[in-house]
Amino acid sequence: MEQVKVNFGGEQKTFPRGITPLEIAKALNAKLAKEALAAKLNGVIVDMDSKVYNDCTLELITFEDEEGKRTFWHSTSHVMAQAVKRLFPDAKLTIGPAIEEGFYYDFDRGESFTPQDLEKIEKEMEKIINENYSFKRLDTTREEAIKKLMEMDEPYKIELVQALPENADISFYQQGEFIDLCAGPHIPATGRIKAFKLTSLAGAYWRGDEHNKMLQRIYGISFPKKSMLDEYLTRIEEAKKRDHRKLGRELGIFSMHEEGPGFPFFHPKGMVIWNILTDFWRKEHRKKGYHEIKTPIILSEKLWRMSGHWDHYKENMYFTKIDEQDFAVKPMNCPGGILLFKADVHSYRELPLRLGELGLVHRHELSGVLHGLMRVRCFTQDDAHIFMTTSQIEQEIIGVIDLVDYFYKIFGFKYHVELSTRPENSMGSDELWEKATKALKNALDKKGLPYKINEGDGAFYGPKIDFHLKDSIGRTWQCGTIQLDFQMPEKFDLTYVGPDGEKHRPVMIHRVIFGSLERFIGILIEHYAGALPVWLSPVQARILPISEKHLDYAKEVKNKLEESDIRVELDERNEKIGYKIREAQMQKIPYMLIVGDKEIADGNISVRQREIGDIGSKNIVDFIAEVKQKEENKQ
RNA sequence: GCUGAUGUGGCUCAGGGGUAGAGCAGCGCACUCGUAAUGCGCAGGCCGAGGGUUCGAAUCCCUCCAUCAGCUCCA
Repeated sequence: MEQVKVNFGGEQKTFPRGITPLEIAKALNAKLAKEALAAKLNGVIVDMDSKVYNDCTLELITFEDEEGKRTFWHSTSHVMAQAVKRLFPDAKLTIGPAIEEGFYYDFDRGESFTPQDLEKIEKEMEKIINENYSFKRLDTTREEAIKKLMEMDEPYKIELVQALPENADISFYQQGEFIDLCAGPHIPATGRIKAFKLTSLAGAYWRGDEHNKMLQRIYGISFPKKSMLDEYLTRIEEAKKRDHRKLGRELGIFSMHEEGPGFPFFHPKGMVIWNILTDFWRKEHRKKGYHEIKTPIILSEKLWRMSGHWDHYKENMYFTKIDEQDFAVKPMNCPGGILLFKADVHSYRELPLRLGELGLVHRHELSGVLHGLMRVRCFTQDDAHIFMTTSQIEQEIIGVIDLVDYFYKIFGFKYHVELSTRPENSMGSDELWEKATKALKNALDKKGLPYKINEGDGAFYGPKIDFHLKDSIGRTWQCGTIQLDFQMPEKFDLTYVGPDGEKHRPVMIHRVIFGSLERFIGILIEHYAGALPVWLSPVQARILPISEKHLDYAKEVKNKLEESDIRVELDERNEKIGYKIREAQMQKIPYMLIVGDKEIADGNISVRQREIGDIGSKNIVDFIAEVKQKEENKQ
């Protein structure tokens, strides 16, 4: 019998040709054989019952591996589809992939699923899992696939086959009576799914295009162990507690009102955070050679026609009339900044000219996308426009990349970068777009930053580099962005005088670091679960007198701290100390200062730290120094 | 905007055709207290808005609005 050499975990063994990874796994390690969900042959992921015909390196994939999870979830989506087909035979199959956490399957059905349907589907899935069908791969040709799908009456699947490239391998997978077009791989059998839950129900457009039919999407998650599902559900519960909308209300940071959908109200404590961020921003930008400007919120419609916003951004804008003339509320700060630039003649010696603006913009966002502070209809961008010569492009982009990195590191944010290229509805020549996109790419490559390319996602006037941050449940939000623009300088005929005494055309960068102050504060709240570090805390310390007798001393302490610009509150309420501590703790105040007879006697304060608890008594001067030290270090 | 769900005091939620309920928060009184909730009392709601059905609607129906999840779209 012919043999194949299999390299596994650094050891080489021989097996009969045509053996399956599952058989190899059983021969090598019974435990691993039980856990393995799929295999990799020379780096290519395959089913456990695929055949090994050639010498190869074998890896076994378990739920611990990213690919293992995806395979597991993808297989669960097939189980769900099988259950749906049993219960609702008229539902048409579309796609059912694994996602970052779990899976979904989209169905086309006359009516939508109800939460009761979900329960029924879960029950049916339970049955399918207990029936422990194995997943079988069936390779086929394009013609046969289409024929089969026509028999099955699955029009969406036919569309998918037709969209596959000429030379693509086409396969079906079958478990029990259920067959689905699928590239695989799949887990060995349905019985491997020990725990699952259908988590939500939503509409989704076919192929993600809003012009297409809306399908019914069911989301779910599954695990090879029951305990893992419980852990997952607990984690989701915990994450919900970090929701900035909940914390924002509880901590008195902001509120939203029905009277102003998408227009956040910042409360005093929210404004403290806001002002700390903007103070910090101003200081750092001064250091980096930025000048601050301010431009109006409402400007003539003519300006917006000239800038291209009228043609490319009108849907998102608000309009108004002043003295019979048409005006628009600004959705971006650039045209204002450009007018300001044009107010003077500029020499090449001034370039790069970096003009920063904390600009309030209004954008009409679709009602369904509003989300706390993360997606609003008016927000303050920490904007800046850099006017420069062509030769300064790269260094300026790198400068901004560094500034973003510097800022985000201070908050301990991990971010990922995306490069967005020319969108469909955009202006300018291909040549300039090409040039601009290349400049951004070069800068990223030079910095060695990994990035994902987002085709067609750029601004209408130029390509952009986006910096994305995650919220508490892992949704990512675009915060920083750097956009390179050759169009606006052209449209507005911007010039500077070169060393040759002639007029030249500058290039512009539009950029934000925080992105929007609103969104950034939302991210901050979720990142710290509301327990902001001392330098950002609206209230850094709260004084808690043991009883009313100690109020005078408490006030004395308060005055001293206030003299040192420490943000301090005094809890004058006639309550027990435990009660006051609990409240301060829930308000996530970093320091609780307890004063009673003892403290009065030795002129000290007892310090309780939010994270640690009672850390004993301290004199006031030392305490002030500690807070100042933390502020200094942005802790 | 689309699909689905939800909307009851400041907050969290119960009630589900026959005159609105709890806990927390608030206010008052007592207690004067040592590291995460002292006790008692009081007040607070056109049950998201507008129509309809009904002798009677928070409850059933319709239309809007807002919120939540997702889709699409974007800082």
